[in-house]
Amino acid sequence: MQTGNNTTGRKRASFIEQARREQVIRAAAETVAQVGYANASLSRIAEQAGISKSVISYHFAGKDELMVLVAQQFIDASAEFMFARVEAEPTATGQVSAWISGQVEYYAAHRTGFLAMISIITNHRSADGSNPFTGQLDEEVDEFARLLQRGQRDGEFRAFDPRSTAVIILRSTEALISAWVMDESLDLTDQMGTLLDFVHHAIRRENR
Amino acid sequence: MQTGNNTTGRKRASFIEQARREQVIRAAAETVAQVGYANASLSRIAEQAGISKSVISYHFAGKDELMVLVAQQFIDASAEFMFARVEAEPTATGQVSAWISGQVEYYAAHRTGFLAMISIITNHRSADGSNPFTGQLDEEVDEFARLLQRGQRDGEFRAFDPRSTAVIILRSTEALISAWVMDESLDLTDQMGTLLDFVHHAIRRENR
Amino acid sequence: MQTGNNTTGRKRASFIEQARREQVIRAAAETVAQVGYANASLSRIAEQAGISKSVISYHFAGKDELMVLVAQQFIDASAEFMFARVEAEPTATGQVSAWISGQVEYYAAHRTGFLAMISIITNHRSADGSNPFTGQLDEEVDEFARLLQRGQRDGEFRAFDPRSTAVIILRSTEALISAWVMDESLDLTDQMGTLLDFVHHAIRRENR
Amino acid sequence: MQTGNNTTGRKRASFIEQARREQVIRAAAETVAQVGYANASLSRIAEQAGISKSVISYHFAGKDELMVLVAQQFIDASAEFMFARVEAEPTATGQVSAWISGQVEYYAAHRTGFLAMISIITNHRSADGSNPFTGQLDEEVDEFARLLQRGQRDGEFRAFDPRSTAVIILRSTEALISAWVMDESLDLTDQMGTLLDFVHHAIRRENR
DNA sequence: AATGAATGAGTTTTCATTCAT
DNA sequence: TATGAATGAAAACTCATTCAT
Repeated sequence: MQTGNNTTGRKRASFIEQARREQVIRAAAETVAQVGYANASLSRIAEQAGISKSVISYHFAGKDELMVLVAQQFIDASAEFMFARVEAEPTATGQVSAWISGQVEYYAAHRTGFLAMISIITNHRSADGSNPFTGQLDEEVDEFARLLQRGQRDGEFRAFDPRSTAVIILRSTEALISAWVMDESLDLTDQMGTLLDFVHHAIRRENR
Repeated sequence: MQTGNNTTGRKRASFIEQARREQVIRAAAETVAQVGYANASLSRIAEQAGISKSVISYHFAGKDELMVLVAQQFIDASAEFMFARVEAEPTATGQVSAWISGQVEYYAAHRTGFLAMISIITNHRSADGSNPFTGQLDEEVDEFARLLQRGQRDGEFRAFDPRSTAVIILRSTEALISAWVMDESLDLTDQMGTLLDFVHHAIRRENR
Repeated sequence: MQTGNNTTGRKRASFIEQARREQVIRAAAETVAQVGYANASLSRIAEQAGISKSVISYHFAGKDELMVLVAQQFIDASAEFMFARVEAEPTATGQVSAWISGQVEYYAAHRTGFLAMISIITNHRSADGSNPFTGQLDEEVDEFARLLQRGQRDGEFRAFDPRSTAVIILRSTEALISAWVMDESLDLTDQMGTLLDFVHHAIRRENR
Repeated sequence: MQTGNNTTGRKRASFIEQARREQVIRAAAETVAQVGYANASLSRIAEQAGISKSVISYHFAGKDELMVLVAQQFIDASAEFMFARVEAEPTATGQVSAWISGQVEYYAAHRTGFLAMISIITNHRSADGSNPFTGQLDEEVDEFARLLQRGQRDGEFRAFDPRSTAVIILRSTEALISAWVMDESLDLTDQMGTLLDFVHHAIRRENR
């Protein structure tokens, strides 16, 4: 794979090439989930995938590209899943529930990817020392804040600061999954019920 | 001082010894906060402290001990600060507010330590691959859950699952600080007001 | 075409085969001229040629053969050009001028090839660690020394050691081109005039 | 060696530190002289010095610094030796001879260093792809050109372009040593005599 | 005739730790 | 008590080459 192994604008990636890339991405996610970002070396990832170290270098520009890809693919897939649910709901109240439950269900169904994504998002730095995901996370918060605002405008939600509330709700959702992920004996359905209940009590108009 | 430089059970640690250890711990916290757990090498920490690398190895059993100590000291100090506030409150409602605001205020006043603590807690693994902080975090949640239960028993809070609610509230608090820490232009007092408002709306008895 | 792709003794090398080989040789020369012998990897050469890396391995026994060929082709071509000029001159004096000016003009007209040749000649080692070009360079010097001797015999040149003088003149010529190649703002015609003048003053009989 | 291992501005380099650096520099020169710039890896240099690879990284910022140092030290030492001789001569004619013979003698007495220096100067590239020695080489040529000009002004030398003549003479000197270095059976004193004779015939005033 | 894929050997560099002083 | 020096292990990455297709 000499040319064009950049993420965007790939044309004519062979089937085998695509399969290998996905195999490596999967192995990388598993490794990061297992041993943490700091200990996820290319050696370990290669071992996890059952391939030689240099195969990774062959298919990816570098560790950087690989890590970003692992996180990005998961973020994109989970967003797609979640937005489909959100759009199906007519009211802001319903959309908030759909957002949270969509997120939770997708995360729960993809434990490894979720763990890897969290680890990468919080630890990865670009060559210049900056975090390449901050922009996206901000956008996610903005989007959710807009949803809350809509609910306020429509009289479904009470008055509160939409942006900091968005931060609170979204991080709470992640926190709940993190708790479950560490201790799978917890009943996730119950947990999510509690969260939805909690959130709706917090934001709905008082005199409903 | 080659042996027995463990944290607990130290007797007769000389003044100079203690001073050096604290200097190193401070430098380690600053380094982790700046470059992240994965990039915080002993070299960088020594450079930050303006001392030689081997000083660290001399005063600490290893990098492991140092990292754990950085996080532990911060956790202990913030807990002490916060519990003092909580104990001063008579009602569960007041204690919840005190817990949250105590946490927020301490974190906000110790930005570097907070960043380092979060980074270490989420990334550090013992030699056996386990996370040495899970136990403590669980205890913290349990303690807060007991507080919530007390509030339910006393009729201040409505019915909900105390433990998952505790997770939600505690992680929300951390999330709020994380957001502020990344963007110090936010008005922290406002943010905290929103959080307290949010939480109390979520847990208080309906017909108060 | 896995076997027998050595330079000499090829029979029935297809047209397409020959074209590919020359394309690769050109790309190799360009790469060496640009980034230097030490940094001229097959990857870079393939990239320069716009072909896949393995094409090179297919058409050449190895990097070794390719590098030798790049230099050899240039040496042969420049020698051919130069000797044609030399043979046209009747006197030793004229032949010395023709040799130098022929060399200079050919080098100047083939900047890339010249740079690559110099880089390869001075850096390339065979598998046994020896330099495969020393013999040829010696022969070149010998040939030029014979020309100088002829001039001495014919009374055109004064007495001096022909071989060391040959070394001096030939390397001076290369040095002049090297200087021009690094700084193309220099007036090459002027420079060459200086060199010819210099050489002839140095070797002609005193009482001419 | 944590801090201050930059080339310039070193203060208080310990004796052992300085000794190690010189040992490594010597080993690096030997290695480059033996196997050529392109094959002189840190592994080979360490092997040559009989030390572990990481000792080099400990004492030098990187391969780059080491290579530059090897060449620079040799250039500085040879220049010092040569200039002392040149300054002792009253006439331009004498200074030209002193320059050439000084150079030749120093190079001949330090064969390894000379070979390494030539190899590094012609091959080494800085991180940005530029050659860090071109400036110095230019200055050397300028300095020699000024000497030639002085000789012209004083009526010792005939008219010619000083700068291109300087290039010719200086590179001829190097070429002569290169030839001797490859074949030590040559009589260097004879060779040098030829060169001096050659040069003086080329530049002196006609009607002396 | 061509090449995508793979790989082991090798590159430079950083790491945490040990040890003599 | 402190540290300069040393080092083996491991890091990310590049290399020339092989091979199945």
